[in-house]
Amino acid sequence: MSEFTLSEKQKDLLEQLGVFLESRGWQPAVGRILGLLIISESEELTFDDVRETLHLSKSATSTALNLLLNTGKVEYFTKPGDRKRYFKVKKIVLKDMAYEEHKKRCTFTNLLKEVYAQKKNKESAICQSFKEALDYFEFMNNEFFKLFKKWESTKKS
Amino acid sequence: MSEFTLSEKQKDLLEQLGVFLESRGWQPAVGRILGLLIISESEELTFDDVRETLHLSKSATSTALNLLLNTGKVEYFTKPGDRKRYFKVKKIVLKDMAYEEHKKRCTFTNLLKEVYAQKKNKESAICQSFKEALDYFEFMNNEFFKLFKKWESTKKS
DNA sequence: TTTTTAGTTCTGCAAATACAGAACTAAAAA
DNA sequence: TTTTTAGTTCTGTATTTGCAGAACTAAAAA
Repeated sequence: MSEFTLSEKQKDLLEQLGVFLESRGWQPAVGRILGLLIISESEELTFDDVRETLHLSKSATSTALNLLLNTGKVEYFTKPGDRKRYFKVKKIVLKDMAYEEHKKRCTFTNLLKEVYAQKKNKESAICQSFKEALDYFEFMNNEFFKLFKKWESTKKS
Repeated sequence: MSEFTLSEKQKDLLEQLGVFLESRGWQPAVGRILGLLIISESEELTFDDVRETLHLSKSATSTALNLLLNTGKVEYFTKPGDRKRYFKVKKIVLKDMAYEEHKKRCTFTNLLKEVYAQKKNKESAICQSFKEALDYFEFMNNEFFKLFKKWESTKKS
């Protein structure tokens, strides 16, 4: 029985994070685990910390943690003379998620370009506003990388 | 029996669009209908055009179209002496979606701020990299808004 | 050597989802 | 007045999802 608990505020934030992560395609339990690892005060949690705090079964905990490991969101380490695994979120997890969203937007934009390309009557009102939105998307995607660079430089100075 | 058909290329694009829309939380049939209205060459489609092209039941078609109407993605008009409804995507649908994504990112960023706020040991390594990512998110959100303004102005000139 | 620990993997099921089909409605046509 | 058109709404169900529980495994401890 591990002694790990969450404050009410933390529980509330965890739930909100979980719902958000679900909306990005993670299953509930996976989202809760990732959320827990992000929110919890202690940097690393054991398998049983996670299982007991979230009231999950061993199988659900195991499967979800391994999914998070395989997708690079989480890592673990062990302590000498201790067979338990200590799980923690990877540092890059948030930026990673942002980048994945960006890539998804680019893919979507390219899809829209194809849709536009196959339109026969490009002078129609609907097609013109479509083109306008498409240009906007491309503009935004291109600016994203510039922003990234800008951020990197302001961080250094 | 309506005479409306899609090319193979259009079918392929429709499927890709549908899958993307599903990943953004729309149900399959809704995503396919929205995709169809975006892709189809003719600007407006009738209830039966949609139903037959996508092989949907009347109930599914009706429910999905009404959902799209209620969420402002689609509109319809009628023709004098014709009781059919003619459905078309709203012009703003793509920019709308982009804006909704942006709002969602802002909400998420605020949630992360709350998470950071309740951290007790803000000097820990994990907390510092968290803060870094958070600052990056805020920076990006602000810049995105500026970009939007920039885009609007270049469009006018 | 047996037992315990720390999980993993497989099987099954409860709940949610997403749609079909049938029954229905309201307006227009015959 | 009856029938047809153009849907809508309700009910049932096949499919999918997400997880629990049980059986299993491999290493360490007793």
